[in-house]
Amino acid sequence: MLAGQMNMNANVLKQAQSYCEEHKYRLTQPRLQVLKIIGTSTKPLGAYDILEELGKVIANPKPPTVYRAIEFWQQHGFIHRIESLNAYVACEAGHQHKGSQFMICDDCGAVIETHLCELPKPLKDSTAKNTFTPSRWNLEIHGVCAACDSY
Amino acid sequence: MLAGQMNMNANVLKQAQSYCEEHKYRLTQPRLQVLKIIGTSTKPLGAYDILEELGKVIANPKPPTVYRAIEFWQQHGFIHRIESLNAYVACEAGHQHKGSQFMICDDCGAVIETHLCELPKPLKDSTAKNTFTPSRWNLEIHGVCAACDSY
DNA sequence: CCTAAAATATTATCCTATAACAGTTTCGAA
DNA sequence: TTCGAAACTGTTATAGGATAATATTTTAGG
Repeated sequence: MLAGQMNMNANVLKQAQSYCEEHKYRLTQPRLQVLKIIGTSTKPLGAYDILEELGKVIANPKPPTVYRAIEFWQQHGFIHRIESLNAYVACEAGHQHKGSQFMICDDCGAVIETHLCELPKPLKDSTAKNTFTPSRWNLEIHGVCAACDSY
Repeated sequence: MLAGQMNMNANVLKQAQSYCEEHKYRLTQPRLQVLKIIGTSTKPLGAYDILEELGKVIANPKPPTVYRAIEFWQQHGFIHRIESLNAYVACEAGHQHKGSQFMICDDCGAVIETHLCELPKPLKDSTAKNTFTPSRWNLEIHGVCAACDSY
Protein backbone atom coordinates (compact mmCIF):
# COMPACT_ATOMS: atom_id res chain seq x y z
CA MET A 1 0.00 0.00 0.00
CA LEU A 2 1.20 3.44 -0.88
CA ALA A 3 2.21 5.86 1.84
CA GLY A 4 -0.17 8.44 0.45
CA GLN A 5 -3.08 6.14 0.89
CA MET A 6 -2.06 5.28 4.43
CA ASN A 7 -1.92 8.92 5.31
CA MET A 8 -5.12 9.77 3.58
CA ASN A 9 -6.89 7.03 5.41
CA ALA A 10 -5.47 8.04 8.76
CA ASN A 11 -6.63 11.54 7.95
CA VAL A 12 -10.12 10.42 7.16
CA LEU A 13 -10.37 8.67 10.51
CA LYS A 14 -8.93 11.63 12.38
CA GLN A 15 -11.26 13.98 10.59
CA ALA A 16 -14.20 11.74 11.32
CA GLN A 17 -13.28 11.63 14.97
CA SER A 18 -13.00 15.40 15.24
CA TYR A 19 -16.19 15.82 13.31
CA CYS A 20 -18.12 13.54 15.63
CA GLU A 21 -16.75 15.20 18.72
CA GLU A 22 -17.54 18.62 17.39
CA HIS A 23 -21.09 17.73 16.40
CA LYS A 24 -21.78 15.39 19.31
CA TYR A 25 -22.31 12.38 17.11
CA ARG A 26 -21.32 9.04 18.53
CA LEU A 27 -18.37 7.36 16.94
CA THR A 28 -19.68 3.87 17.62
CA GLN A 29 -18.02 0.60 16.66
CA PRO A 30 -20.23 -0.02 13.61
CA ARG A 31 -19.57 3.50 12.33
CA LEU A 32 -15.87 3.43 13.06
CA GLN A 33 -15.28 0.00 11.59
CA VAL A 34 -17.35 0.63 8.47
CA LEU A 35 -15.47 3.85 7.77
CA LYS A 36 -12.17 2.05 8.33
CA ILE A 37 -13.15 -0.68 5.91
CA ILE A 38 -14.22 1.73 3.19
CA GLY A 39 -11.29 4.05 3.85
CA THR A 40 -8.63 1.35 3.61
CA SER A 41 -9.98 -0.18 0.44
CA THR A 42 -8.33 0.78 -2.84
CA LYS A 43 -11.56 0.02 -4.66
CA PRO A 44 -15.24 0.72 -4.17
CA LEU A 45 -16.92 -1.82 -1.94
CA GLY A 46 -20.47 -3.10 -2.11
CA ALA A 47 -22.55 -3.07 1.04
CA TYR A 48 -22.31 -6.83 1.36
CA ASP A 49 -18.55 -6.73 0.86
CA ILE A 50 -18.44 -4.30 3.75
CA LEU A 51 -20.72 -6.57 5.73
CA GLU A 52 -18.35 -9.46 5.21
CA GLU A 53 -15.35 -7.41 6.32
CA LEU A 54 -17.28 -6.08 9.25
CA GLY A 55 -17.96 -9.65 10.35
CA LYS A 56 -14.24 -10.03 10.98
CA VAL A 57 -14.20 -7.27 13.59
CA ILE A 58 -17.61 -7.30 15.18
CA ALA A 59 -19.88 -10.23 15.93
CA ASN A 60 -22.40 -11.38 13.39
CA PRO A 61 -23.39 -8.04 11.83
CA LYS A 62 -26.54 -7.74 9.74
CA PRO A 63 -27.26 -5.61 6.64
CA PRO A 64 -29.01 -2.76 8.49
CA THR A 65 -25.90 -2.27 10.61
CA VAL A 66 -23.85 -1.64 7.50
CA TYR A 67 -26.48 0.46 5.77
CA ARG A 68 -26.97 2.67 8.79
CA ALA A 69 -23.28 3.36 9.02
CA ILE A 70 -23.12 4.01 5.30
CA GLU A 71 -26.03 6.41 5.53
CA PHE A 72 -24.43 8.24 8.41
CA TRP A 73 -21.08 8.81 6.71
CA GLN A 74 -22.73 9.63 3.44
CA GLN A 75 -24.93 12.27 5.02
CA HIS A 76 -21.91 13.87 6.58
CA GLY A 77 -19.83 13.77 3.42
CA PHE A 78 -17.23 11.20 4.39
CA ILE A 79 -18.17 8.59 1.83
CA HIS A 80 -19.78 8.56 -1.58
CA ARG A 81 -21.91 6.07 -3.41
CA ILE A 82 -20.83 5.07 -6.89
CA GLU A 83 -24.23 4.65 -8.44
CA SER A 84 -23.14 2.71 -11.47
CA LEU A 85 -21.43 0.12 -9.27
CA ASN A 86 -23.73 0.00 -6.24
CA ALA A 87 -20.60 0.58 -4.23
CA TYR A 88 -19.07 2.98 -1.77
CA VAL A 89 -15.77 4.88 -1.54
CA ALA A 90 -14.24 7.26 0.97
CA CYS A 91 -14.39 10.91 0.01
CA GLU A 92 -11.07 12.25 -1.16
CA ALA A 93 -11.95 15.89 -0.93
CA GLY A 94 -11.72 16.34 2.81
CA HIS A 95 -14.80 18.49 3.03
CA GLN A 96 -18.43 18.43 2.09
CA HIS A 97 -19.34 19.37 -1.43
CA LYS A 98 -22.49 19.54 -3.48
CA GLY A 99 -21.13 17.64 -6.42
CA SER A 100 -19.08 14.52 -6.98
CA GLN A 101 -17.04 13.56 -9.99
CA PHE A 102 -15.52 10.14 -10.46
CA MET A 103 -13.35 8.50 -13.05
CA ILE A 104 -13.96 4.78 -12.96
CA CYS A 105 -11.60 2.35 -14.65
CA ASP A 106 -13.63 -0.42 -16.25
CA ASP A 107 -10.49 -2.54 -16.38
CA CYS A 108 -9.15 -2.57 -12.82
CA GLY A 109 -12.07 -1.00 -10.97
CA ALA A 110 -10.06 1.86 -9.52
CA VAL A 111 -11.86 5.09 -8.84
CA ILE A 112 -10.35 8.57 -8.97
CA GLU A 113 -12.35 11.37 -7.44
CA THR A 114 -11.88 14.88 -8.72
CA HIS A 115 -13.09 17.97 -7.07
CA LEU A 116 -15.16 20.81 -8.47
CA CYS A 117 -16.82 23.52 -6.45
CA GLU A 118 -19.31 24.39 -9.15
CA LEU A 119 -21.02 22.89 -12.13
CA PRO A 120 -19.01 23.59 -15.30
CA LYS A 121 -20.37 26.47 -17.33
CA PRO A 122 -22.15 24.52 -20.09
CA LEU A 123 -24.10 22.66 -17.45
CA LYS A 124 -24.80 25.69 -15.36
CA ASP A 125 -26.13 27.34 -18.49
CA SER A 126 -28.31 24.34 -19.05
CA THR A 127 -29.82 24.47 -15.57
CA ALA A 128 -30.33 28.22 -15.94
CA LYS A 129 -32.06 27.81 -19.29
CA ASN A 130 -34.46 25.35 -17.70
CA THR A 131 -34.89 27.39 -14.52
CA PHE A 132 -33.73 24.36 -12.65
CA THR A 133 -32.25 24.85 -9.20
CA PRO A 134 -29.54 22.26 -8.57
CA SER A 135 -28.89 21.01 -5.07
CA ARG A 136 -26.41 18.22 -5.66
CA TRP A 137 -24.98 16.28 -8.54
CA ASN A 138 -23.00 13.20 -9.36
CA LEU A 139 -20.88 12.53 -12.42
CA GLU A 140 -19.47 9.11 -13.20
CA ILE A 141 -17.00 8.89 -16.05
CA HIS A 142 -16.20 5.38 -17.17
CA GLY A 143 -13.11 4.57 -19.12
CA VAL A 144 -9.60 3.21 -18.74
CA CYS A 145 -7.02 4.49 -16.28
CA ALA A 146 -3.41 5.26 -17.09
CA ALA A 147 -2.03 2.04 -15.62
CA CYS A 148 -4.47 -0.20 -17.48
CA ASP A 149 -4.11 1.71 -20.71
CA SER A 150 -0.39 0.99 -20.83
CA TYR A 151 -0.88 -2.77 -21.07
CA MET B 1 -50.41 15.59 -22.16
CA LEU B 2 -48.49 18.23 -24.07
CA ALA B 3 -48.39 18.17 -27.84
CA GLY B 4 -44.63 18.31 -27.79
CA GLN B 5 -44.46 15.15 -25.79
CA MET B 6 -46.89 13.35 -28.06
CA ASN B 7 -44.80 14.24 -31.06
CA MET B 8 -41.56 13.30 -29.43
CA ASN B 9 -42.95 9.95 -28.51
CA ALA B 10 -44.26 9.24 -31.97
CA ASN B 11 -40.85 10.20 -33.27
CA VAL B 12 -39.11 7.81 -30.94
CA LEU B 13 -41.25 4.95 -32.17
CA LYS B 14 -40.76 5.89 -35.82
CA GLN B 15 -37.04 6.22 -35.28
CA ALA B 16 -36.93 2.90 -33.52
CA GLN B 17 -38.81 1.25 -36.36
CA SER B 18 -36.47 2.65 -39.00
CA TYR B 19 -33.49 1.75 -36.89
CA CYS B 20 -34.60 -1.85 -36.55
CA GLU B 21 -35.34 -2.19 -40.23
CA GLU B 22 -32.04 -0.70 -41.17
CA HIS B 23 -30.03 -2.89 -38.82
CA LYS B 24 -32.16 -6.02 -39.23
CA TYR B 25 -33.17 -6.12 -35.60
CA ARG B 26 -36.58 -7.51 -34.84
CA LEU B 27 -39.13 -5.07 -33.53
CA THR B 28 -40.89 -7.68 -31.44
CA GLN B 29 -43.89 -7.12 -29.22
CA PRO B 30 -41.92 -7.02 -25.97
CA ARG B 31 -39.50 -4.50 -27.45
CA LEU B 32 -42.17 -2.37 -29.04
CA GLN B 33 -44.43 -2.31 -26.02
CA VAL B 34 -41.63 -1.59 -23.57
CA LEU B 35 -40.40 1.31 -25.64
CA LYS B 36 -43.95 2.62 -25.93
CA ILE B 37 -44.39 2.42 -22.17
CA ILE B 38 -41.15 4.23 -21.41
CA GLY B 39 -41.65 6.71 -24.23
CA THR B 40 -45.15 7.74 -23.17
CA SER B 41 -44.28 8.20 -19.52
CA THR B 42 -43.61 11.70 -18.30
CA LYS B 43 -41.46 10.28 -15.52
CA PRO B 44 -38.76 7.68 -15.20
CA LEU B 45 -40.15 4.20 -14.67
CA GLY B 46 -38.68 1.37 -12.66
CA ALA B 47 -38.37 -2.02 -14.32
CA TYR B 48 -41.21 -3.40 -12.26
CA ASP B 49 -43.41 -0.43 -13.10
CA ILE B 50 -42.77 -1.26 -16.73
CA LEU B 51 -43.50 -4.89 -16.02
CA GLU B 52 -46.85 -3.94 -14.57
CA GLU B 53 -47.75 -1.79 -17.57
CA LEU B 54 -46.55 -4.48 -19.92
CA GLY B 55 -48.93 -6.91 -18.25
CA LYS B 56 -51.78 -4.84 -19.60
CA VAL B 57 -50.80 -5.43 -23.21
CA ILE B 58 -49.11 -8.81 -23.28
CA ALA B 59 -49.93 -11.91 -21.28
CA ASN B 60 -48.26 -12.52 -17.97
CA PRO B 61 -44.80 -11.07 -18.67
CA LYS B 62 -41.86 -11.87 -16.41
CA PRO B 63 -38.91 -9.69 -15.31
CA PRO B 64 -36.45 -11.02 -17.90
CA THR B 65 -38.82 -9.96 -20.67
CA VAL B 66 -38.67 -6.38 -19.45
CA TYR B 67 -34.96 -6.41 -18.73
CA ARG B 68 -34.11 -7.81 -22.12
CA ALA B 69 -36.10 -5.11 -23.86
CA ILE B 70 -34.52 -2.47 -21.64
CA GLU B 71 -31.06 -3.78 -22.43
CA PHE B 72 -31.79 -3.76 -26.13
CA TRP B 73 -33.00 -0.17 -26.29
CA GLN B 74 -30.30 0.98 -23.95
CA GLN B 75 -27.57 -0.57 -26.08
CA HIS B 76 -28.93 1.17 -29.11
CA GLY B 77 -29.31 4.52 -27.41
CA PHE B 78 -33.07 4.82 -27.27
CA ILE B 79 -33.41 4.79 -23.53
CA HIS B 80 -31.27 5.74 -20.57
CA ARG B 81 -31.02 4.47 -17.04
CA ILE B 82 -31.25 7.02 -14.24
CA GLU B 83 -28.83 5.44 -11.83
CA SER B 84 -29.89 7.36 -8.77
CA LEU B 85 -33.49 6.23 -9.24
CA ASN B 86 -33.08 2.73 -10.67
CA ALA B 87 -35.37 3.89 -13.41
CA TYR B 88 -35.52 4.34 -17.15
CA VAL B 89 -36.41 7.18 -19.50
CA ALA B 90 -36.58 7.59 -23.27
CA CYS B 91 -33.64 9.38 -24.82
CA GLU B 92 -34.46 12.92 -25.85
CA ALA B 93 -31.43 13.47 -28.00
CA GLY B 94 -32.47 11.48 -31.02
CA HIS B 95 -29.06 9.96 -31.55
CA GLN B 96 -26.46 7.98 -29.71
CA HIS B 97 -24.06 9.85 -27.52
CA LYS B 98 -21.24 9.01 -25.16
CA GLY B 99 -22.48 11.07 -22.27
CA SER B 100 -25.78 11.70 -20.58
CA GLN B 101 -26.82 14.64 -18.45
CA PHE B 102 -30.03 14.75 -16.47
CA MET B 103 -31.73 17.28 -14.27
CA ILE B 104 -33.95 15.44 -11.82
CA CYS B 105 -36.62 17.23 -9.83
CA ASP B 106 -36.71 15.80 -6.32
CA ASP B 107 -40.18 17.28 -5.88
CA CYS B 108 -42.20 15.99 -8.83
CA GLY B 109 -39.80 13.40 -10.23
CA ALA B 110 -39.61 14.95 -13.69
CA VAL B 111 -36.40 14.47 -15.63
CA ILE B 112 -34.94 16.87 -18.17
CA GLU B 113 -32.19 15.55 -20.38
CA THR B 114 -29.64 17.92 -21.79
CA HIS B 115 -27.24 17.20 -24.53
CA LEU B 116 -23.49 17.67 -24.64
CA CYS B 117 -21.18 16.24 -27.24
CA GLU B 118 -18.12 16.52 -25.08
CA LEU B 119 -17.09 16.62 -21.47
CA PRO B 120 -16.91 20.23 -20.28
CA LYS B 121 -13.39 21.62 -20.18
CA PRO B 122 -12.72 21.40 -16.42
CA LEU B 123 -13.58 17.72 -16.55
CA LYS B 124 -11.68 17.05 -19.70
CA ASP B 125 -8.68 18.69 -18.04
CA SER B 126 -9.17 16.42 -15.11
CA THR B 127 -9.19 13.27 -17.19
CA ALA B 128 -6.15 14.52 -19.07
CA LYS B 129 -4.25 15.25 -15.88
CA ASN B 130 -4.91 11.71 -14.72
CA THR B 131 -4.19 10.18 -18.13
CA PHE B 132 -7.64 8.70 -17.97
CA THR B 133 -9.36 7.76 -21.23
CA PRO B 134 -13.10 8.31 -20.94
CA SER B 135 -15.48 6.12 -22.89
CA ARG B 136 -18.85 7.18 -21.52
CA TRP B 137 -20.24 9.24 -18.69
CA ASN B 138 -23.41 10.00 -16.81
CA LEU B 139 -24.28 13.12 -14.88
CA GLU B 140 -27.30 13.34 -12.64
CA ILE B 141 -28.16 16.73 -11.23
CA HIS B 142 -30.75 16.71 -8.49
CA GLY B 143 -32.69 19.78 -7.53
CA VAL B 144 -36.02 21.47 -8.07
CA CYS B 145 -37.60 22.20 -11.44
CA ALA B 146 -39.14 25.50 -12.46
CA ALA B 147 -42.73 24.36 -11.94
CA CYS B 148 -42.11 23.01 -8.45
CA ASP B 149 -39.96 25.94 -7.43
CA SER B 150 -42.84 28.34 -8.05
CA TYR B 151 -45.07 26.77 -5.41
C1' DC C 1 -29.67 7.75 39.61
C1' DC C 2 -33.09 8.28 36.07
C1' DT C 3 -34.87 9.43 31.80
C1' DA C 4 -35.27 10.88 27.03
C1' DA C 5 -32.81 10.72 22.84
C1' DA C 6 -29.65 8.43 20.00
C1' DA C 7 -28.11 4.46 18.26
C1' DT C 8 -27.97 -0.56 17.58
C1' DA C 9 -29.88 -5.53 17.15
C1' DT C 10 -32.93 -8.70 15.00
C1' DT C 11 -36.26 -10.54 11.98
C1' DA C 12 -38.40 -10.44 8.02
C1' DT C 13 -39.18 -8.81 3.66
C1' DC C 14 -39.09 -5.85 -0.41
C1' DC C 15 -37.06 -4.29 -4.70
C1' DT C 16 -33.85 -4.85 -8.51
C1' DA C 17 -31.67 -7.80 -11.63
C1' DT C 18 -29.87 -11.98 -13.81
C1' DA C 19 -28.57 -17.10 -14.59
C1' DA C 20 -29.91 -21.12 -16.89
C1' DC C 21 -32.25 -23.60 -20.13
C1' DA C 22 -36.19 -24.79 -23.02
C1' DG C 23 -38.97 -23.34 -26.75
C1' DT C 24 -40.15 -20.33 -30.71
C1' DT C 25 -39.53 -17.33 -34.71
C1' DT C 26 -37.11 -15.80 -38.63
C1' DC C 27 -34.41 -15.76 -42.67
C1' DG C 28 -31.34 -17.37 -45.93
C1' DA C 29 -29.00 -21.27 -48.19
C1' DA C 30 -29.33 -25.67 -50.23
C1' DT D 1 -39.76 -25.78 -49.52
C1' DT D 2 -37.64 -27.19 -46.07
C1' DC D 3 -34.13 -27.23 -42.89
C1' DG D 4 -30.74 -25.35 -39.93
C1' DA D 5 -28.45 -21.64 -37.48
C1' DA D 6 -29.09 -17.37 -35.19
C1' DA D 7 -31.99 -14.31 -32.89
C1' DC D 8 -35.31 -13.89 -29.75
C1' DT D 9 -38.79 -15.09 -26.10
C1' DG D 10 -40.81 -17.93 -22.15
C1' DT D 11 -40.24 -19.84 -17.66
C1' DT D 12 -38.31 -21.04 -13.35
C1' DA D 13 -35.46 -20.04 -9.94
C1' DT D 14 -32.41 -17.30 -7.48
C1' DA D 15 -28.84 -13.79 -6.68
C1' DG D 16 -27.86 -9.18 -5.03
C1' DG D 17 -28.99 -4.72 -2.92
C1' DA D 18 -31.68 -2.23 0.45
C1' DT D 19 -35.13 -1.20 4.03
C1' DA D 20 -39.42 -1.59 7.26
C1' DA D 21 -40.69 -2.58 11.80
C1' DT D 22 -40.00 -3.45 16.39
C1' DA D 23 -37.32 -4.50 20.44
C1' DT D 24 -33.27 -3.43 22.97
C1' DT D 25 -29.15 -1.04 24.42
C1' DT D 26 -26.21 2.98 25.16
C1' DT D 27 -25.33 7.62 26.38
C1' DA D 28 -25.47 12.35 27.92
C1' DG D 29 -27.59 15.48 30.85
C1' DG D 30 -30.93 16.92 34.51
